[in-house]
Amino acid sequence: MGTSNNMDGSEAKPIPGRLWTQSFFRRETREVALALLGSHLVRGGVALRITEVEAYLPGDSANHCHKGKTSRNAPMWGPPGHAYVYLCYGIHHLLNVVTEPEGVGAAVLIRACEPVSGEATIRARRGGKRGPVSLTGPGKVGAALALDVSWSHHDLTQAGGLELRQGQAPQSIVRGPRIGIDYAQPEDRDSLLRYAAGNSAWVSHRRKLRKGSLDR
DNA sequence: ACAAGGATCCTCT
DNA sequence: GAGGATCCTTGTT
Repeated sequence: MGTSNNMDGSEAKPIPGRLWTQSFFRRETREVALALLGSHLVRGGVALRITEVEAYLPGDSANHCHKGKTSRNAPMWGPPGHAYVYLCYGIHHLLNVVTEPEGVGAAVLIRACEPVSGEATIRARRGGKRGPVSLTGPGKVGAALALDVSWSHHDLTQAGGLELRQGQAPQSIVRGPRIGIDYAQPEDRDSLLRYAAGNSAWVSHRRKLRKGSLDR
């Protein structure tokens, strides 16, 4: 309280930088998840700064790959740096970034973003909803970028289409349990694999987040 | 060919 | 805090 934050517009907005290369994503998934905070998703005139992510690890019972390879989760087993987009609850398109070497089924779910540019376009894509533009939740991120399942397999390291660009890392990071995975084993359900920028207002389920050292 | 359930969001109370 | 929307993916018959 008392200090300006990036919710009231008093801070200069960051500018999307260079594209990440594939080696950035060919690492342990938690490392990639942490490093993605502050990076930018860019599609045309819309740019979003990533503020919240979740890691889905190999051997993790919350991971869509837990029961093996299917046509839906195939991108997760493919080259790192590609997109895995799927339809959730028949309504929402959720964006994941594939991690680890090819042959390993793992990814990072993008849960929340701060709008950097293209707010008029974002507002229009949300279907004319009133109120402030809010991208706190993975379904809202997918809607802001106008994603659908045809973007699954898309290479995020290539210019054009949907891109993932470098940005400024947050000053602090908080973590908590992942959201909406009650079907998972207790140890996976409770593991602290959700990461968020500690100084950002653009975060979902803030109540469940906490400070603490990050397991690496 | 069928049935179940889901990495969510919005609108109520 | 609770419940409905809405339809694809998956595993089973």
